[in-house]
Amino acid sequence: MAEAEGWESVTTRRLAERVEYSQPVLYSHFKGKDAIVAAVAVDGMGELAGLLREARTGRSAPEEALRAMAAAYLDFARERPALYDAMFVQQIDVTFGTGESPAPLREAFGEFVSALKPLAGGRDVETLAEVTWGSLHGLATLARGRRLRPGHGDARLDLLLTAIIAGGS
Amino acid sequence: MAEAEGWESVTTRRLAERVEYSQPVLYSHFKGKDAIVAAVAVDGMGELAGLLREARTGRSAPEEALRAMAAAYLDFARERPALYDAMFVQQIDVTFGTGESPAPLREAFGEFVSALKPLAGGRDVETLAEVTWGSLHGLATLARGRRLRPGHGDARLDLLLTAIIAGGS
DNA sequence: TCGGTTGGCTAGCGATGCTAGGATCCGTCG
DNA sequence: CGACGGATCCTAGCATCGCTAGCCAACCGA
Repeated sequence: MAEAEGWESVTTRRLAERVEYSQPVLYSHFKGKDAIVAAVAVDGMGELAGLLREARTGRSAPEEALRAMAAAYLDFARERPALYDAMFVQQIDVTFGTGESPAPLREAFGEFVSALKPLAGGRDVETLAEVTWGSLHGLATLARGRRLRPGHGDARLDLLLTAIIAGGS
Repeated sequence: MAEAEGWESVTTRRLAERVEYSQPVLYSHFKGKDAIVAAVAVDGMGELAGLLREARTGRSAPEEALRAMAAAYLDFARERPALYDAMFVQQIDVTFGTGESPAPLREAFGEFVSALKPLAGGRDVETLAEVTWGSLHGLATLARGRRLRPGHGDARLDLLLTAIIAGGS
């Protein structure tokens, strides 16, 4: 529903109608609308982790694996904008960063770490993974908001990854 | 008001009370609440452009200029989260990317281009500027949402910029 | 003096997230 | 067998949101 018409048109009333229950039933299963969005977000993180793993393990050369994984990440953000929004843009009452992150997110982050480990050089892998993920996230969100030149997505991705790989030597 | 309590508590009623007029008066000056936010956003873009220019022109060495500018960008995002949100996260009815972007935003983007021109090597400067800006944007928003390890901001920035600079040779 | 314009107001509409309180079912126990 | 108690679900409604209709008073040129 969010994917089709945006989160702003996902109301608790429409949601209740969709599942063929009345509105208050939602509140006996979730604390509020935010909790529903958070549940969808965690679900999406699992899906993203799977896509990243698939893209990464499909290639043997480390550089190719990273490029495939990064492309898969941007594809996911482009094709599932509402889901991506719930996961990484909207304010969610899910804890991050420290150890209490949702497991699927840690898994997705682990894919970045795995892909970057052979390319890290002397760099700290976790920091490198955060930077790579953050950079992709920025490109994804700015592109979605039409704040970047359309049609140059591939050039941007290539430039970014070339720099990240070159930074290790 | 947004900076103090977040955009969700900025209502047209409170806004009207603050300016000591009644609610409908707002709608004779702005098309709607979105237009008010957009006006604030454009204002912020001008401020950001000034900060970037100041940081960039304060250093002579190209690499130092870029580092100072990037740090200024992240400082701005950290210290003015609501303003930054209006500018780059919330959906705004301002056109971007093509020539019709608001002038202050083009100016801010021009600061990136100017700082990166001496460091581009053979790379396309506009693409490089988009990637740099996008990467900083991603790190800023993820850090603000507590989705990155706290305390490692400097390490991330250093790693990113080192990579971007190294990618030109 | 008068009529139009301007600029402000009160009141209210539809929709939102969320909650209070009552009804209905169903297994359990006296 | 029949009353009780806990689920489970509903209708109705609250406060608040962005936004608008319609009115009123002051001003200003003819």
